[in-house]
Amino acid sequence: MSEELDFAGAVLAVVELIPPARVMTYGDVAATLGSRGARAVGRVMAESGGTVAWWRVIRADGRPPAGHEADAVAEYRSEGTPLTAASAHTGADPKDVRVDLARARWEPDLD
DNA sequence: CAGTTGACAGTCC
DNA sequence: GGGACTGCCAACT
Repeated sequence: MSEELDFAGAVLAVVELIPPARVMTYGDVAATLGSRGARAVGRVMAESGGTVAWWRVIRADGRPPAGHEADAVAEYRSEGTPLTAASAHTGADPKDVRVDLARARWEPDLD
């Protein structure tokens, strides 16, 4: 088995390893793959988005991908992902919501 | 084969 | 704290 898969396959594999209530930045996923193409990771998500927990992969700012903030926030509240106090306030706009990377950031093979 | 685009990241002002 | 510029990698035209 190993990394016989394409770059996209490797990205999807890492995303699938991310447990609930946890998130990884595009840069972290890319670094795990040995690459530094954070944008390349985002491309894979856009292509395979819907078949993987894309909401568990966010930007370094702690914000979900543009145009999908609402969908991501809905998943965060459903899984209990740690959000910032400002965004945890109900009624706040989805674009104002941020994930607390200080606590939600997760990396594979570690706990 | 070279240029452009993109669900990004890090640094500078 | 927020906005702008540059660098990165992979796929498309």
